[in-house]
Amino acid sequence: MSARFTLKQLRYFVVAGENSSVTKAAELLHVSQPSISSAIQQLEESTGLQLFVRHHAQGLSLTPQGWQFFYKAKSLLNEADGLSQFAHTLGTEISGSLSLVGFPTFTSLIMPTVLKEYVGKYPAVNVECDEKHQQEIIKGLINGKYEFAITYDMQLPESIDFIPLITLPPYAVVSTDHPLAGRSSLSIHELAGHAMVMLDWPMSREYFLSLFISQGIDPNISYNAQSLGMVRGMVANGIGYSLFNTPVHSNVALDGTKFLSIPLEEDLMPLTMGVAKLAQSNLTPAGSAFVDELEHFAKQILSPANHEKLKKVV
Amino acid sequence: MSARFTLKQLRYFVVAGENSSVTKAAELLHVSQPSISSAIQQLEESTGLQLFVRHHAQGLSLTPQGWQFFYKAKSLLNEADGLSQFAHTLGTEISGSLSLVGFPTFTSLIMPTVLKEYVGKYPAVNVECDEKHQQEIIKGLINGKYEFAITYDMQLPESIDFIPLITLPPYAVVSTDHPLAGRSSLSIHELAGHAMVMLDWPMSREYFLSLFISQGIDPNISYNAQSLGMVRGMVANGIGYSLFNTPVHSNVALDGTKFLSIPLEEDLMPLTMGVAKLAQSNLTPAGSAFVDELEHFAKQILSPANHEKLKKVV
DNA sequence: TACACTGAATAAATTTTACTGATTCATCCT
DNA sequence: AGGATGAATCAGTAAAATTTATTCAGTGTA
Repeated sequence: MSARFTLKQLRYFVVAGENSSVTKAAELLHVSQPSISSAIQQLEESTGLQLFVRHHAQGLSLTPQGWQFFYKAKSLLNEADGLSQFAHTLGTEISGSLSLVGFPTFTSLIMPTVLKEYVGKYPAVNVECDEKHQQEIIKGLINGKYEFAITYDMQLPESIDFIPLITLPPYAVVSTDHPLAGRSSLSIHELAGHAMVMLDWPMSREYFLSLFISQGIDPNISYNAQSLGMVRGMVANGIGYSLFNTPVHSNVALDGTKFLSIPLEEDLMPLTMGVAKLAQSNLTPAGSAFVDELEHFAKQILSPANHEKLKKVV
Repeated sequence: MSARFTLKQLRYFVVAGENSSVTKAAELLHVSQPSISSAIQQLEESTGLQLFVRHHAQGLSLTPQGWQFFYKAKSLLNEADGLSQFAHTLGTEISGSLSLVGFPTFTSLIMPTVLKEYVGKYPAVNVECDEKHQQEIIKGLINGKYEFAITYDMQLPESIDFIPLITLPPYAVVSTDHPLAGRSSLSIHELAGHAMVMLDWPMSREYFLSLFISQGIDPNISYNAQSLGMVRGMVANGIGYSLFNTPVHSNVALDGTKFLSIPLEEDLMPLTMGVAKLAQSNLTPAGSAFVDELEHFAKQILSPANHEKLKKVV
């Protein structure tokens, strides 16, 4: 069941009611007097109510039922204006809600920092952030669940734009008592001989494998881990080495055991992290501001001052 | 600032959004596909938002901002339907609010009884009842403040219809120690010689004076009282007799002193109490039901069984 | 009582808007 | 590649909204 009247009719009616005059309403609304007249008649027709009593030569006045309808009509008009306002705000101001998604490895790494900064600057925005794997991210972008994603530039279809933020080369992690533990750098060829713990995630697996393939070798996978925490635990406990990509700020596994990060000697394909969004869709002001924040964050991380810090961590 | 969109555009948009399809929406709404298409474009134009992402050959989906607008648009449509529903209910069911007014003398006399019956039968109606003098009653009817009035058929303009309910002849009231106290009936000519307490209300004063004038005599007014309570007190304390018109169920003044009611011998012009409403305006179902209740009440009062009771009181 | 005035309703003409059917266009799916 | 899908576009038409001019019922004043 849908409403049989239009917002315009309601507006004409309300102004006429407020002024007890069709002519006055016509002036205020910059339309002709018959326009108001007919809008009121149509409303009376569609509601089945007698809204006005006509006083010849001295305007008209609302009937008791007219008054009841009047107040509710006015309130509906207010809400319509509110929606109009909301749309305008959404398109011009940093407010509303912002729905994001990130690839798990570094969402939990960078979001806390960036989010804290962002909500401090723009408290009017309600940010929601999911962690999903690449396929889910792409789906979410396409069906409009997320405004943009923070992820790697891999497997993205044509329809998705990618704005690079930071490029991350792979590096090895080993336990403190691993045979290669003392080394300040490693060749991937050396690693291939040892047992490896593989992060068994859709995109990650393919990427790390491709690093070996690019060198014409195969890794010796001893364990397929389903989570980052498992990889860290397995590595720290000496089950095997692993390859990481995202800077890790703590070299301690969940069970307290430690592991070491060692750079690789070869110039292996790095992964580029950045912002992915639908090519067709424009960012909201809120989304745009968030991307700015991310770019600022990336620049900071890549500054000379932080370069050392980053290296040390890696 | 007024909304730049129409309810129809919102409806088309919402259905398209719910189905992620313009074509599907067109089918559901029984309009052509281009109608939906253009409504969406107009909405995007007027809000300045990109509401949908178009997927070639596989429909479209809402953008994150589209979703935000969607929920609010849907809620506005619900409220519009609610208003539509409300108007329909107001015109067909006994509900909503009912605003009445009555002439003071008997509003407090009959309303408690009738109102109790009415709210018991129709709890969905919110009844408000004022007490006003005739001029205010007429104004209130004309400007739509009251749906109808319970008053006398006096000074009513052409534009107001009157439905008679009960006809009330005047009678005298005197203190228990008044010279005329023992009498079972009186002539108005006898009264004219004594001091009279006049209820100094706009319409009442003119009516009671007219009774004397119709007999070619003048009353001897010793006091002009501004309220019914004062009249009763003055009469009971012997300041003078007075004339009443409405049946009084208690012959005790506020200060505890008593007075007597005595019928008049002449056939003086009675006042007719009834329902007054604007000729042009129709009663709501709620108002109509109230008038029915009043008519029922009047019939009951005039029934043979209650006739004696009424007489005794008068 | 007449006569100008007020203000809503009506009529007719016009412009504006909404809607449709046919077509195009870009993309997906075999 | 080729058929299918589904939104956008276009041109024509139907339907509304709006306007100017007029009518009509009543008010208020001389």
